[in-house]
Amino acid sequence: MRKDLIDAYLAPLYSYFNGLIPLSSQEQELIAEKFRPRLYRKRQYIHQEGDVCTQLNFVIRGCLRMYKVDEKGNTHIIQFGSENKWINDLGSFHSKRISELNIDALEDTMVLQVGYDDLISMYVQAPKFDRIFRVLTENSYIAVQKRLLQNISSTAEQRYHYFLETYPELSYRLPQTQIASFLGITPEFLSRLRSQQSKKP
Amino acid sequence: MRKDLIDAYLAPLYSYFNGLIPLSSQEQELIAEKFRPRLYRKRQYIHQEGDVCTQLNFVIRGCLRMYKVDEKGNTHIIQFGSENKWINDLGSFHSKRISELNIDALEDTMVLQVGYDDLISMYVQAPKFDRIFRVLTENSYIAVQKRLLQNISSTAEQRYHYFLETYPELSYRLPQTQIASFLGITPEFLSRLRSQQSKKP
DNA sequence: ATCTAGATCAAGGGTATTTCTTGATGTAGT
DNA sequence: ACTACATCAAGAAATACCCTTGATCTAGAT
Repeated sequence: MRKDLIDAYLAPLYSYFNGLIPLSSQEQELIAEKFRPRLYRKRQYIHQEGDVCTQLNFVIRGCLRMYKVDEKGNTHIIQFGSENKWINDLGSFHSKRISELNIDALEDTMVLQVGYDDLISMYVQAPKFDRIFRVLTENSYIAVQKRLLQNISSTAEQRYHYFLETYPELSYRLPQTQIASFLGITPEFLSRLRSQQSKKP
Repeated sequence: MRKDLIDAYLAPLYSYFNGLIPLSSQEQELIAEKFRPRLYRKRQYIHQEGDVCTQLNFVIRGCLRMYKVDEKGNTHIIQFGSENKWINDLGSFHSKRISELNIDALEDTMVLQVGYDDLISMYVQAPKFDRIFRVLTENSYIAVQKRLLQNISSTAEQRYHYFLETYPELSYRLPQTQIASFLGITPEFLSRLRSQQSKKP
């Protein structure tokens, strides 16, 4: 891939990091060295259950989903990852254990990826990344906890409204099937929620 | 995957090899041990430029294409791989260098794959495979040379006719866009060739 | 100069695939 | 028995993909 193209893909990651903690130019270079852009096509797996998750993914454009398939074959979406979002199976990544989650692409999606060893060497070469990734993980943790809380304490309708407020953009961009799977309901039931919705606002 | 299913996938490869040089049952077992079936869905990458090609692909059913994307973003198809065909970036596979070619699926496609180390160990355990893969490579070489010759010496119309004769089955199975890209012309021009065609047979 | 082989751009139509909706019916918990 | 949801089936609607055609352009051969 051409160097200028790679730079174009890196720009969003630079500004993402700079938004957290300003980076020196050496640190930016380190990023350029360790992260690799990669295109995944709609439906393509980024990561499959049964494999160890060996890289972190930052989405440049497009949209991914992380999900688990249960014994009945139903898929439960844990998280979407669209522009400027991270989407990783941290459990598998850090424990180096086999993952039970899948990540695949809902649209053609460009991601930046770092492998485990490269990440470690970034920590060694520039400890600022320790702090950055600590913050990232904290944020992810908080988001997951919020979602947990919601799931155990709200009705499908409430969850749907929360989804609309939190991810307004995804709500018109993704198929309803995917949103239903994220909310933990059937597409049919979501369709009914929506039609009730439009009748009495 | 269930054992009987795997056997069903292996059968075409056995007969392919047997058609070249009869195999002993130990040799068949070796194949069963080293080759792995894998399903790719339409549009999925089997291999992407920028990666090292680490496995050889034998198509059981479906169709793949190997192509290069030029600086302008145009894709040039080098080869199709349908049932009982091999489709590999041998350059990258043997040199272990980064590949500039892509392989992706034009239809949902089942392939059998061997990794580099497994192939080597097949050569060691059963030297007959040296001969088999020598023959395979010779055949591929000859086919590529033929295609080269054609490309530098024929008009688009001649190439199209040759394509029709050589791959009659692909000609109605694949979209015209893909055939055009294989012939090195635009889909529009191919469309015109075809309509002239049907006017004066 | 102009003829040929082919490209590019824009628009229209067709068809297949995906997605959404609706009706009918079922079920577990309060 | 009422609420909040699931399941199954079947159409309808929306997209995406593919093909064709017309108009205009270009480079090389004659």
